[in-house]
Amino acid sequence: MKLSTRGRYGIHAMFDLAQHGGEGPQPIKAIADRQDVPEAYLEQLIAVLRKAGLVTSVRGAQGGYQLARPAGEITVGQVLRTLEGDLALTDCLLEEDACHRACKCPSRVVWQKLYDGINQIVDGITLKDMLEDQERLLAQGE
Amino acid sequence: MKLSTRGRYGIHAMFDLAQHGGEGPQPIKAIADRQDVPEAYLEQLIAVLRKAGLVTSVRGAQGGYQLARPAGEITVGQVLRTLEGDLALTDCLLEEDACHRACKCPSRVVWQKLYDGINQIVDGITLKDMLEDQERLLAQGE
DNA sequence: GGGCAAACCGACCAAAATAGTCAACATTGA
DNA sequence: TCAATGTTGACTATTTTGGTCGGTTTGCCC
Repeated sequence: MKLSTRGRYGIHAMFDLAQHGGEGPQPIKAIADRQDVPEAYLEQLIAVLRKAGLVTSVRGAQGGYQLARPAGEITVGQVLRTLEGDLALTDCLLEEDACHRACKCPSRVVWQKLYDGINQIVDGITLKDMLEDQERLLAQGE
Repeated sequence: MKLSTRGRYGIHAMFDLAQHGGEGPQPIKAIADRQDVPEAYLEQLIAVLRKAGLVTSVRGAQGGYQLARPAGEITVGQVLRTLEGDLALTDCLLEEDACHRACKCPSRVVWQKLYDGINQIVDGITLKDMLEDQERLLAQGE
């Protein structure tokens, strides 16, 4: 029950873009170096984020990527769902009749509670919130 | 980011034992049949639950398994953590310095919030709660 | 006290998901 | 034009998952 690297790297990359907000398009290589993610792999992930409309790209020399919207309007939930798929911990919640038992089992109630809780948390955190966390952490560290 | 079958089967099995509380030890085969889980595999899982002290076994003919404590004192969280390991979505929260960045990154804050949220949910649900959910579901179905 | 039903144990295995790599091509700014 | 960058898709090694199988031990019941 671990988050895959896709989700983790994705959040790191998006946070990186938020940090370098006003500085023009950021090339993959720059993001990859700063966040310590394999460049070729990050490329894959960012392509998905672009198709989902979370980042925009600028092609050609001096090109790169930028957030498609202000950091305060992009949530962790949007990023994670884009890269990890629906955050349901079990298929029972998604597929039509994944459990042939007609899904009246009380286990389903448990999975549903988890699903709701997780989504509520990740949708409640924006990239801007993370920037503010960062400020706090830095201030604390001194 | 899915729960593995270990956790799901485990919850099903434990719920099954809760349902057959006063009826003496339940053999693996009976549980496996009722819950539609491969018998040989369930054996593995239940061995772990036994070692964790969540169920007790009776050996020999007419033997089987029982809950080690009343259903109201066993939480979904205990079962899931036993079979799935710690419910941290990322190693960053567990290992000493898993991220060489000294873990001051705001991503960690996100993972921590998820970790706390998930644990709070699963530790708040006992097998007894599930039995009651079952009652409600059955009553509703009619 | 012997047979049988069950728990118990450990090795083994196949398929799927994960985490990447790599090569080739497209686009565009300088 | 050329160099930097984005874009795409195919390929691969490793790990995790989801089991199976064979055998041993235990103890109730007849």
